[in-house]
Amino acid sequence: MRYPASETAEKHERILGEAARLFRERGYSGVSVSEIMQATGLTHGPFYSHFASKDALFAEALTHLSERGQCELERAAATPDAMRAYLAAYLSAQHRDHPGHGCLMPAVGSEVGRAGERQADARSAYTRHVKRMLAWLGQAYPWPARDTARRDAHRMLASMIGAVILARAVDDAQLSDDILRDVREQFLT
Amino acid sequence: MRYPASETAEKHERILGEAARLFRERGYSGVSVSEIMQATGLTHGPFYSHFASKDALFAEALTHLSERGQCELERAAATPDAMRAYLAAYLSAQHRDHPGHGCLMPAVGSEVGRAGERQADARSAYTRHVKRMLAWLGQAYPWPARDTARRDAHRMLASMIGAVILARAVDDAQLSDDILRDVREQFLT
DNA sequence: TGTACATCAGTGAACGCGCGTTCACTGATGTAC
DNA sequence: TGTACATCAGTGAACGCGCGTTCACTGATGTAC
Repeated sequence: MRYPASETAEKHERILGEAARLFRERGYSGVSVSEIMQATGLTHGPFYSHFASKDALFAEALTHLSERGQCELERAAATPDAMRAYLAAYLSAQHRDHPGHGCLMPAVGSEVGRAGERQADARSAYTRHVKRMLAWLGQAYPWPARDTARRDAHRMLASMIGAVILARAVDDAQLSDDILRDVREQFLT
Repeated sequence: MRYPASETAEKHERILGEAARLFRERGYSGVSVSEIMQATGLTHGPFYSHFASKDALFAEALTHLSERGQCELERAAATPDAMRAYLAAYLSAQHRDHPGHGCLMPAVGSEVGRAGERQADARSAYTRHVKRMLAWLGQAYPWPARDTARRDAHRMLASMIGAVILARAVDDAQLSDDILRDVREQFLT
């Protein structure tokens, strides 16, 4: 049956939101279209009246996440204290333990790195997000020197992503905490 | 038919080697048992007379890689120059572009982080490798201060892994090169 | 040393399963008159 | 304003496919006598 046009856009948004969460929690190939649709309370059939393919959804979900995240960052004042709070949250046990509500870069970075031709849009959405984050870090972070901010942002982002991936991967809780703490203190002291 | 016992061990080794290469190239879930067996020149049937399951193979492949890699590292003299050469190679375009012959940590880190109960052995093999690398970096790298070597090794490893994952993920060749170069120069100047 | 036989890595077809995707159909909504 | 009908997001069964895994069978190898 036909449904109110107002609901259609809202459902589209809900699919995107659930997909973004699930992809970060379990990776692109770790989540099925059926699971995503089930999470939104629908059957899997109508997926293709919202998205062209699972690959297309991946790209849209990354774009969606990136844009929503960016808005939130810009809403928060970019004071030195706010920047340091962001970094501390990024390198926290909370972020490590809840990838579904965390940063997309460590969550799907490896998979995006292996993306084939059909996932070119996802890769480009990921790249746009990386550039956005680098620009934001470069501008807003209280770097010791302004003219090396770009270089320092590259180093900081690599550290952040590597630390979160390592902290999630090892099965030694002490080591995991130590890695997060040591990288956190590298930037916050 | 029955095959010479000498060949059996050699085939086991060959399966492990191909699995280790393919898992690093395409990730654990991106490679099928059939593909691995095909790469060793066998049909997929006899896989289960060599390994209990795909999960078990994953754990063995990580252990195999870790131990072989460690031997190679220890064979090379741990002089400051050799350490710097290792780091330069790790953060090179060559390493970025050939994950199948590169480090396992950035290649399968995210997947190991999502490993379930059935992949506990793989996670523990990954953790052993991380600890081995951290111990080696902490001891052998020419740190400015000896008493902060462990902390510095944590930071360096996070940077290395994050840089390689980022460099592989972005579709902008310039940005990819820049990230590798900036992280490389952080440690080599 | 020669013979009889148990072993077991290999073969290749088959298993059930879940995947991404398609499709005939439904029926309330929105539109044309 | 009321009626007739086209629209299309939803349903749910089905598609072909490749997955991890199993299994009956093969036959040269290694062993027992």
